[in-house]
Amino acid sequence: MRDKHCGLVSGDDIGKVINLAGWVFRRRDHGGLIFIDLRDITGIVQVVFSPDISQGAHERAGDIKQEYVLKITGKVEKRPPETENPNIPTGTVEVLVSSFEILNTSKPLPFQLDEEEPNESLRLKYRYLDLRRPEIQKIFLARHKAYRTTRDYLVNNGFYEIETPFLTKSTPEGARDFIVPSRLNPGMFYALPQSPQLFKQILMIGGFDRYFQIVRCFRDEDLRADRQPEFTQIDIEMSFVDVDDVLAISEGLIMSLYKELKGVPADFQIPRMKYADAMELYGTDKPDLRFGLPLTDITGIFQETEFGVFRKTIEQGGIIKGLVLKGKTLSRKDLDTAVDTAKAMGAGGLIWIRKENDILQSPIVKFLKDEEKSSLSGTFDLSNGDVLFIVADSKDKANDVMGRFRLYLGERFDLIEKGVDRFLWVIDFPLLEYSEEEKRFVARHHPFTSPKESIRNFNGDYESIIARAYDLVLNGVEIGGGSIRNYRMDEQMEMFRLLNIKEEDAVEKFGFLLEALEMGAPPHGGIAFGFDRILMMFLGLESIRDVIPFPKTQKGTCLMTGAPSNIGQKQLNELRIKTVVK
RNA sequence: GGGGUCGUAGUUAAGCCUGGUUAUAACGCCGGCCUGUCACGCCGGAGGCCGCGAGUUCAAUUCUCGUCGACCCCGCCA
Repeated sequence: MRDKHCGLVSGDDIGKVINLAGWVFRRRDHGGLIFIDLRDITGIVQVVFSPDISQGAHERAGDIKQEYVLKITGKVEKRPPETENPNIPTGTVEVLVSSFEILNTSKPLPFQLDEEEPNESLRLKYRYLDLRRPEIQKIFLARHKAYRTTRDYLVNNGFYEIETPFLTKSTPEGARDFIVPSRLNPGMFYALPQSPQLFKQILMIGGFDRYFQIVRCFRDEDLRADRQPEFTQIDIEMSFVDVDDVLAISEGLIMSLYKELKGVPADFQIPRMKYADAMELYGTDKPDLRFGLPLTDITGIFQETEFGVFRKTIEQGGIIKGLVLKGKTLSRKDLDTAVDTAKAMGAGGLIWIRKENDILQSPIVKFLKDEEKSSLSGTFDLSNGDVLFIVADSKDKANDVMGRFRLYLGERFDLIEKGVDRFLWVIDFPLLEYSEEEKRFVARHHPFTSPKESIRNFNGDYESIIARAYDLVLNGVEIGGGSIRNYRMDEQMEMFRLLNIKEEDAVEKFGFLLEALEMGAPPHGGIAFGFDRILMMFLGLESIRDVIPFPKTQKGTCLMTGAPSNIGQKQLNELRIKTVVK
């Protein structure tokens, strides 16, 4: 049907008669002469309808409209001098049409492809039109390249690509499962995997040594700008490894992707930070290192304080944390807004202290002793104009609020370094965290994570157990995480014991894994990367929906297909399902 | 479950705060002219339940409440 793609017509074709096919992008009808930019996935080329070439073709070309699908036959010519278009790759040539065929017509589109983006719901409803836009196609070509880069890199490093089931078993820990009713087993349900976690461990026990999969995962949780109910992971598992081995392979993969997608050399080392340090310095387990503003624990300064708020906090075992904003001029309104912002983040209050004419100014300054004031000045090296922000609360709350308040200041006062990417490994996560809701310890990463030291060495102080778990963070966003797993039955059972999961429940839920651990399971560990998030970050996009061809809305619907939808009574009967919603 | 932003021709926006006239513009669409444009140009035209429903008012696109939808955030997301 065609000899070439539109965007690939070049000077080499001059003089040749070729067939092209594509969509009508723009038409410029001069009456006596009609120009059309013909578009396909590779780009656009100008085709010319002139009565000097074909009277008939020129006449019929008057009917051609935007987004018609054309097949044209014509001679490639060098453009006359002064009419070359340096803005497009094919701008030195044009195709003089001798004959053409309208392969399909098009109604006027609900939105223009070459203009300002219409609102997102319209784009999603007519996703096929949105996907025609060259800038959108660029994203999915990049996504395609990322699949290839991932496969090339991992295969070259001895990994085998193996598939795992989508129809699998519901696991109680972690995110809410999507469930699928089983017709053959009425009243029973499959669950879609939140990740192939157990299967990849089984594959290691199955002797495959190194596994990877670019795999869809499903989590029935609320959506966010960077969260979709189905998303893609680069899932990796390796045998006979420890933390450093997994991080090294991961760095290689991330660098390959960075290089491929950003087109810049990437051979930097990714720094590592312990979880405890991240919390202490940045109040979060995923610090954005594109700006400073570290938090400082100043509880020590106020041991003898007469200021009630601080004294009470300390008495109740809480902490006092501060951060200093330097070199910015803050109005009284800025300060008030800052206080409101911190309160909205859950702070009981936010105290600001400003140094002005070598004197500390603050609503609370009258409660502070001279030595407290000079300690603050010294600790934060306060100069005139600097503003110190302080929160006093429980340790977790103070860190959380100050961590988020730090991000607010970073954005509000434009402190974030532009055009740079700051990767960070956060390591040495706690194995457990206490769930107030469930009144028990839950796995911070997942229940199969191995502790750094045997759990038996800890007596009651379970929150201090360090896991061999790690997260990869980019500019304050988690883009991957994993751990070294328990590979011995006794260690895994210890873990379940800590999680207050009864042996019979553990057997009921994960019996196959526990059995497998008893039959020569090798030491193993792995990691999973959020493929969509990586693309979104590397391509500088705002939303995960931008890198997913057919994304869901925040309510989990697909505006193009109308999913989810009702199903007929017949289907419900087959599944033995009764619904209770009208 | 909670907090917030937005919803006006096919599209993108303005008007709304401070209620009242024919609801404005650009692009698109329709008709006409145009042989070197490339976001072609010029002339003319059509196109609106101002998301939906209540309320306040003599009068509501404008104010209030509710509702639906999209988006952002908190909770949630091992």
